[in-house]
Amino acid sequence: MTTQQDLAFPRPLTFVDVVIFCVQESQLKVLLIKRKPSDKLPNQPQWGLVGGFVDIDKDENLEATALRKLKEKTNVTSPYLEQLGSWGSRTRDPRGWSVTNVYFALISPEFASPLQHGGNAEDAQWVTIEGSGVKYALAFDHHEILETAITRLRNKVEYTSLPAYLMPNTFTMAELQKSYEVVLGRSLEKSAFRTRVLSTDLLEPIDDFKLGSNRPAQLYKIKNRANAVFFQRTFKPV
Amino acid sequence: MTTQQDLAFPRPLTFVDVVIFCVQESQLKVLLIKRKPSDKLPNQPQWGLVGGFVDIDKDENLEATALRKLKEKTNVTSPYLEQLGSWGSRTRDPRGWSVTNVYFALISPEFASPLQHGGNAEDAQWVTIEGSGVKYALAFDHHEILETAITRLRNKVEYTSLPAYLMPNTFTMAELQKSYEVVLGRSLEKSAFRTRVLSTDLLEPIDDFKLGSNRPAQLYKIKNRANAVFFQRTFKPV
DNA sequence: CAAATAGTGTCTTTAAGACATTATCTT
DNA sequence: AAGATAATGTCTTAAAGACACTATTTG
Repeated sequence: MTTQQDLAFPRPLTFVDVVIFCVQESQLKVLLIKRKPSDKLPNQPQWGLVGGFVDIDKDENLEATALRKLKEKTNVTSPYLEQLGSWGSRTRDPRGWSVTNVYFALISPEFASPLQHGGNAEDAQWVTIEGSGVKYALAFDHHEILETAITRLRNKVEYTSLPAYLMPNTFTMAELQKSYEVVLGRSLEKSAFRTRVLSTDLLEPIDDFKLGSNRPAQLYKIKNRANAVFFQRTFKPV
Repeated sequence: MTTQQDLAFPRPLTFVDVVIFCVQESQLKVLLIKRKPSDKLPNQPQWGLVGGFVDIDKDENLEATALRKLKEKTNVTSPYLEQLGSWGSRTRDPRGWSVTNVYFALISPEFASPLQHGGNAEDAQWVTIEGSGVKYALAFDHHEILETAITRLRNKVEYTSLPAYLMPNTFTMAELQKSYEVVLGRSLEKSAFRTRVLSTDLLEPIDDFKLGSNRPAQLYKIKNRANAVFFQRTFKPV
């Protein structure tokens, strides 16, 4: 494993891709990039995930590459970021044996700076998730990766506080519940939701209310953005 | 992302490592390799995970590399195999920027052919897990990887049928429960365990019993080795 | 029969589901 | 007061925990 022969092994191409989710207008969306057609990749669909090569001079580790890519596209610097896995094969990219290390990020669209359109050679866009994918064909194996990310997200939302990372700084209980419902694609029971969320150490009520033409709603913030909370059961037994 | 410049980017070294678990003598064990000291890696601990370079000629994809490595060391060809994630950084391997794509495998020791000792330049050994690691110092970041694997395994065992993959072809309910208990490091309540396991589609009783100086125990086999079963709750709410 | 482990039954506890009821604001 | 949504309460249900009890073998 450590001979000169080994180090001379041909090395696969190494990428990092980031599946960036947000909830906007009651829809789960993913940030996709539309690239200009290229000589090297003539037959690839133009839409794809945010990503690129690891820059071994700039990037200390894989997560740094993911954060760099996220910052470039959204200007968000401290998202919820979790590794999804890696995909590597001889055929996934026509340029040769390649591996992509995939992260998924949850952000509040309020924190993302307006996405640049045109100008660049790239066009970034929030695209609505429909079922287990999007309406566009995606380059490489990005559709499979996106599907895995959606599945992972939906699974974890059943028993964690992940949707809290999709929220702005302060929000009401009903707004948080709505985020859960958007991701899960089904409605949840109000009082059970409330009891469960409040029984954990996730939220802190702040000294403010959201007003409207009805009873004011308590506003909350996340107690500790660094730690997701795990519940002991899923929301709905099958 | 597709220019000649990009393809010329320096490429990290690409490895695959496999954390292979089994339960033997009521202990959770991991397969480790002891390598001969090397000129290239003079200061590394000699014990490490099973792994090696991706061979882009032999291996179709990352999972193929993992299976090849597993086969080389255990002769097992159809384990439970799940990707754990990838670790990549400038410093994790002194030979340069590197990425390892890590899988974890669960096997029954009955299926593994006797491990070769000496003979080769390597010495493979089942090492008992104590707490969140092993008693040996491990090379590179393998201790961190092992710890992540143990955590993932213990977490999933709370709500899946994974320990079934640690069993031989047929086994009793008590033996399966013992596997759960060994992995989790705590005892479970017999009747709740039974009810939960039998309420899923996991097991099939066979027409045979395990005899002893007591009431014979029904033997079971796994109905469908391809699909792990997910429970709706963890075993013990905190 | 004693010993041992397999397997079942009962009662309690925990948290979710369904759904009704009360609370508090605006217009 | 009407309308709206927030927040709470009550009763039911699902499944786990604790633990006692019965079943079936060997020696």
